[in-house]
Amino acid sequence: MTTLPRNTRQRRAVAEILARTTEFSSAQQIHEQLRRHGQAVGLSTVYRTLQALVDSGEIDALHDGEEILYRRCEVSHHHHHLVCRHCGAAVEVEGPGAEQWAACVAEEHGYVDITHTLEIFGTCRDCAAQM
Amino acid sequence: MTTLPRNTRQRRAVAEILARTTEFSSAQQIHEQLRRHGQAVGLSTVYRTLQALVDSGEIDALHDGEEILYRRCEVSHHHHHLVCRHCGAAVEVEGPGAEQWAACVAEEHGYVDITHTLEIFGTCRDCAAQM
DNA sequence: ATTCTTGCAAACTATTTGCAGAACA
DNA sequence: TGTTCTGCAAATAGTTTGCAAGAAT
Repeated sequence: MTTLPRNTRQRRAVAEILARTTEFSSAQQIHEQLRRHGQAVGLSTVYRTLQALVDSGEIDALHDGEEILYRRCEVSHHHHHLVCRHCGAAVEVEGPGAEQWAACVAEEHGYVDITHTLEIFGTCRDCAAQM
Repeated sequence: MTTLPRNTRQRRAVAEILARTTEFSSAQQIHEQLRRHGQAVGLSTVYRTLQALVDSGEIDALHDGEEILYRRCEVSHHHHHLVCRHCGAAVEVEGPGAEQWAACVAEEHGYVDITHTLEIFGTCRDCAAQM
């Protein structure tokens, strides 16, 4: 049997922050937010908690080249993102045919056990305005 | 006037390795290859050279989550890859409509200055065979 | 002769891990 | 009470950088 995670103050605090935000944030940013909200949590605990949430499918993670960004998404099924590289604001988008296309290309070349990454980075309206 | 890079033994050696290989390789792997070919080059020089080659558009780079992988591609225009996560063997593929789709989605949401990542990872035939 | 390049060692960044003490069930 | 969780400090891993010595033009 799989053991359920314990209901700790730290886990609740991290979940709370993720619930409040619609933007992709790094573990360090979340750690900082927690401090500001008077809910300090050790950085390693933040990393461990985020990893657990990703594993259980409760949040999405993506690499932006520098670091890993996390966010709680609306939809639970597979999707992609249009992310602001300045503030992390994100829009969930469907990759029309992207999955089939990837599977098709892979099969054509004899590749198996496929995964794919498809993210769009840009500057959102608000960030563009203040520049 | 932009200064051309100097023609050094190290730069030639790195270019040589990249010319020989069709697989995506990490800076450390290339550094190791150089040693094995009796053409030792400092690791930082390898990093600097690869970065310069990426900047000049002579080679492609991609993140695989762990590290940055480099390779000299056939075509010079924008394209995507189907990469073996075990050996780095890669196939260059066109993302049919992917660019327009990305641009369209971005515009629709007011995002500007767009870039996108689209890579497919899998296990190539050869690697799958020996498992 | 001048300027760019190299290589080493040290610095950095993001992330992970060992372990002893604290907290949950 | 027994097991999981936390937090600190230290360890990792990949990559970058300062700087003095070496090489290219």
